[in-house]
Amino acid sequence: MDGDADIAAVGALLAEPARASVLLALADGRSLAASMLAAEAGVAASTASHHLARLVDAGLVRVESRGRHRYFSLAGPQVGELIEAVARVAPPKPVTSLREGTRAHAVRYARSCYDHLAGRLGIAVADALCDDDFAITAAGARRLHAIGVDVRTGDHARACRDWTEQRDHIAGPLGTELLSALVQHGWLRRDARTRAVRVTEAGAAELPRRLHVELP
Amino acid sequence: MDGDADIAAVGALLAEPARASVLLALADGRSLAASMLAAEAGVAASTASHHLARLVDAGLVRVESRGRHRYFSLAGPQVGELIEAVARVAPPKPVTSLREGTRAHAVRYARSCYDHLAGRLGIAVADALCDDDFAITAAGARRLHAIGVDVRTGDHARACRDWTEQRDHIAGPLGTELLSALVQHGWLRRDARTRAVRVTEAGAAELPRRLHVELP
DNA sequence: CAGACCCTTCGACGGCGGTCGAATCGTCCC
DNA sequence: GGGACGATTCGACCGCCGTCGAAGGGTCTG
Repeated sequence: MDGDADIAAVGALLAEPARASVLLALADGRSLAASMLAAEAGVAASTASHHLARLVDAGLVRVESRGRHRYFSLAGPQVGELIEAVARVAPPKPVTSLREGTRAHAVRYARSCYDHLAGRLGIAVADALCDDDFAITAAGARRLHAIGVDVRTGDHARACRDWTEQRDHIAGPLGTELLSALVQHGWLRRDARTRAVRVTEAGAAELPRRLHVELP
Repeated sequence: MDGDADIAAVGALLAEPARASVLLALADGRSLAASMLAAEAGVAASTASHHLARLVDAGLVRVESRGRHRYFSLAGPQVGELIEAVARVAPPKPVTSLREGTRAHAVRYARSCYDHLAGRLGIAVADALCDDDFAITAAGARRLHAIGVDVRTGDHARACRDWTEQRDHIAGPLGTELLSALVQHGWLRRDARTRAVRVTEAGAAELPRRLHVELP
């Protein structure tokens, strides 16, 4: 067997409530700053920093410096699966209800990340509007104008990595404006309680037609 | 999300090397006595007892009293999957090789448990020879005699529960004698390094014919 | 260039939990 | 029934790790 796997080390990482909170906060694929995670876990910034360093050391969490912020996210799908496996065992209520299953699926399909669009849908939108350097294409800018989003050809969209898909999606101010526009047109609807985003019937028709988005 | 899952509690369970060793020892579905697990973990019997009580309390491990022994096993497939998920993250070597995959499959199909037969094959053998009360049927006793195993009709075989299949298989002295007889006839072959058991070509032909075992 | 902000490092404090040996209870074997 | 054996409970000791505040680098803003 694989008796050489140091499973206790991973357990110790999960054992501390503060670290567990951090991992749960990141479990849906978000990329959060250290101060956010400190607040989420209810500990001082120094404590959170200490924990985050350990999680990064262990390879469970990835960190990316962006200006004076440092954004943390899960290191890969395996880590997400780990958390799911733990959560499935954690409560005495072993029933992973069907509703939760579909909800998790919805979250994986499309979700908001801060205030922009992520998940497979977010990537599809980025593919439709940006070139390989994440600059807005001429056609993309034209189509965005048509739906009321002001952007110039060649502008570089801020990229935000999505660990569930290992791809980038559009973040930053443009991402914010884009998501709110799509919601305003009635093409997307944000779930009130989770970060899931659903494509409406109108959206299923208009997103491919108006923005050339290939719905996944 | 399911933010109410106490993932830290599960982590604390895995965090202690002694408990981790116990879980790894049970990971292949075996049912082991407390003293065995104490030796496996390298701690005193009292310490092991303490840990096992906690694991049972948390619902990760199931215990079954049999005489003056108490046999521990994983509480269900979910726990096995948990351990697999943790082990997958634990080492920096993330490659779950194909070889391990097939080996795990072999172990699930048929394996030895102490010195008797377990896994799906073990259950198939039990089905062929025992009635619902785990007593040897007349036909079963006749066929066992024919291959040199001495047993009387109506004798109760000792049952041993298999968490991967949620069924019982034949343990005890009869289980021991049976496995060694099957190996001696060249119908089964035990892997030297793991607990996997393989059905030989002769076994594939003779087990159904001589013992009326329906090979799974 | 000064100030605010984000994050990390450092040192000291405090508490929880693992560990063992001895004693006890229950079961099996002669 | 006596003795051996397996397992658990109890009490005491010890060590590790999370926690915080203060201080120090690094970065953006006016």
